[in-house]
Amino acid sequence: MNDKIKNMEDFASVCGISRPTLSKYFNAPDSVRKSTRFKIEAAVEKFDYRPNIYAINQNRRQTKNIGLVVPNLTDPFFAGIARTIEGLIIDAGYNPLLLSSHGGPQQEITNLESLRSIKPAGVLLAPLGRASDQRRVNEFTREVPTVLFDANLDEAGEAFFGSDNNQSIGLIVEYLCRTGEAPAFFEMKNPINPNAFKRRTAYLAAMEKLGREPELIQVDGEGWNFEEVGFLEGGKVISDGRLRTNTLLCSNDRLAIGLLSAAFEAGLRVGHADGCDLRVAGHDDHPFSRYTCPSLTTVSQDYAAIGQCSVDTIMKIIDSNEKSPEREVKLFEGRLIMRGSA
Amino acid sequence: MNDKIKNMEDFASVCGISRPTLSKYFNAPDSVRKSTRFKIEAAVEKFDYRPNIYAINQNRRQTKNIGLVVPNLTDPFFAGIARTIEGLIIDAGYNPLLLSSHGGPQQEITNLESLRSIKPAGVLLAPLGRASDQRRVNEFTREVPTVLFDANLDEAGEAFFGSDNNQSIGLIVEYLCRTGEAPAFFEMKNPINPNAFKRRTAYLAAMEKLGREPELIQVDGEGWNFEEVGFLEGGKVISDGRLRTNTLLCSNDRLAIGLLSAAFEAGLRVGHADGCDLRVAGHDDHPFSRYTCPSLTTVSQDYAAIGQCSVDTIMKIIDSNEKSPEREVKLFEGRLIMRGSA
DNA sequence: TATAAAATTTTACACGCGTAAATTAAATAT
DNA sequence: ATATTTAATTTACGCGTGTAAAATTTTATA
Repeated sequence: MNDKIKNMEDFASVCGISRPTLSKYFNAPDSVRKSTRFKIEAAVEKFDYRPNIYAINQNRRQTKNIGLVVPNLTDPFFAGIARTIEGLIIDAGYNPLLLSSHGGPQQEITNLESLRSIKPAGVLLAPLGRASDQRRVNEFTREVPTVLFDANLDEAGEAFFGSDNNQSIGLIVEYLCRTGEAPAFFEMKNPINPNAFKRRTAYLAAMEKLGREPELIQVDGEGWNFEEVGFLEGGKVISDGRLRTNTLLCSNDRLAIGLLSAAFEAGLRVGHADGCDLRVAGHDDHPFSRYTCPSLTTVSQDYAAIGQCSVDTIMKIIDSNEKSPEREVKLFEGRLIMRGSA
Repeated sequence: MNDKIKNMEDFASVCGISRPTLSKYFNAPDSVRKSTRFKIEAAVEKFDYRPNIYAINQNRRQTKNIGLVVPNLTDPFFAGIARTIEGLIIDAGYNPLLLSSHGGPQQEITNLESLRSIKPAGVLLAPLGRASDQRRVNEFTREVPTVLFDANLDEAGEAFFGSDNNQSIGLIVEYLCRTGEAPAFFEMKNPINPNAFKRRTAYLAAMEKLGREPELIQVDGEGWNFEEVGFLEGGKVISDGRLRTNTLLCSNDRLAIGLLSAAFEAGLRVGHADGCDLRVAGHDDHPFSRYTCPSLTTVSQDYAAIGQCSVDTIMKIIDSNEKSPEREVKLFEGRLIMRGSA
């Protein structure tokens, strides 16, 4: 007993159970007789044995790994989503591997490459969007069962789940128009994210539907430093007196956070109360939007549903072991979060 | 050539090079003759072959994996650190595995357990702190070479690297005293983080050194929702008129962010300019502290150095293949970041 | 109790690579 | 050109598991 147990063979001896049965147990504890399961579990506890994961994965037809790639973990919005989805993957009996693309297409491909060598059963990918190396992402999704979420890429992956920007932007545009001046749309000129394009279009459509004159405020700025862009370019917009309305709808909360900061420094009073100079609204219900000054009116995405749907779908694909004939797309509705800023 | 290459054996044939030599190449490309290296690289490119990672790791004495555990990835502060350290690990030729404890001691242990089964060459651990299951963390560090960073645990791991809270708090206390009223210290009554205790002590020491009367404002609140605690409890402190000074030094930026929000809603003007009601300072230089209203005066931790030192040390331990006789501890100095709030 | 069904054991092979020792070939130095 | 060093090859074994087929035992059913 004092000689160390090095493998399942050794464990089988001290355990009094054959190795194939042990193997069966470790792959599905309920597939063995209850009495033997108890015997095994007692021995596992006693000898602190656990199978070698590398030997397991070398011989399994499929690993139990699920890749989870997000565009930028530094963004608490994605960190939150990642956490949610991680939990769902674990609940499904799989092992999540979280990777962040750090806003770079090269890193995104590197992540997919490194996932490939891990031979995941499936991958959940929130791509960078416009910046993504579409060709290579597509190439990957042809080799590995992949579900896209958050941002869509043309024909990549088995399915896509995201937010219905049309609905969500429509919601907040309607709210803003109903409660004050019609909003101008504050965004980056060349957004990296496909959702940004959809939101722009949705804004234009919503304004037209309400019979209002749309106004796009498209500012310079590259990359993922949205707060900085919102702050610097928002500051310019304010100081230039370029505003023709007192209401700004930002393409996302992080731009709004920067803009709020710029407005504050410019001495503008933001909010919907009497005497305020400016109303600002965002999109996403970023974790910090509750604590901006004033707190940010925004629209939240239903990430519980998006995450659940993404995980369910990748599981279905894994279980059925076949590519579905057509690419599934489902969009979820957003919810208006009314706070102080608009 | 159209028959698929399934393993290194197959690859050796099409490549015209023996399998042991290939194995040598993949483990150290420069250990083979340059001419054969080129031949191999050309073939790798042509046949898109890559060795099976599971077979590799099963047979290597050591994997090239390094575990990286942070207390909470949802906090952009830790997300940023994680990203930095990930890069350093990759530069060192290793493969980082990022895990978040999500603020929970159970998850922290789960993370260590799952790392254990991956047989990492080493682990970099930023523990939860007070909440950590010290016994089991210690147990882990005895089995796997581990370097702690950010938060120290008694005698756990081969080394610890973090910030010199004494220096950093001393710095900002001195600044605040020099430029206005002496600060009260705003913190949680029962902080989960050992740094919080050190900062409290450092505050008391710094105040005494300057001959000022210290004042601790210790509020209720559990868990990692610091902004919420700062907002709710800070709001109470403000509305109760409990403030005997116009200057608050928060134990960390996230508390300060919540407090700023509460001050804003209470109609207080925060800043160091004439006519302001309150000065607020934080600690950590949180990514969002630049965009609070007003922007947050704080002290930044030298995470480039802490990360570099942690990685260097774990590499040294891995290379030397022996536990160092004594536990190394090194603290890095913080830098004052002067902004609008104080 | 006999029988059928289910679970377990035995036996045997496969997976894809690391690694060591002995041998052979190639590059470099003399 | 020869001796020496260095690199590559051959041969062979080991790593710790999955998995299949046949034989056996145990459990459930009639």
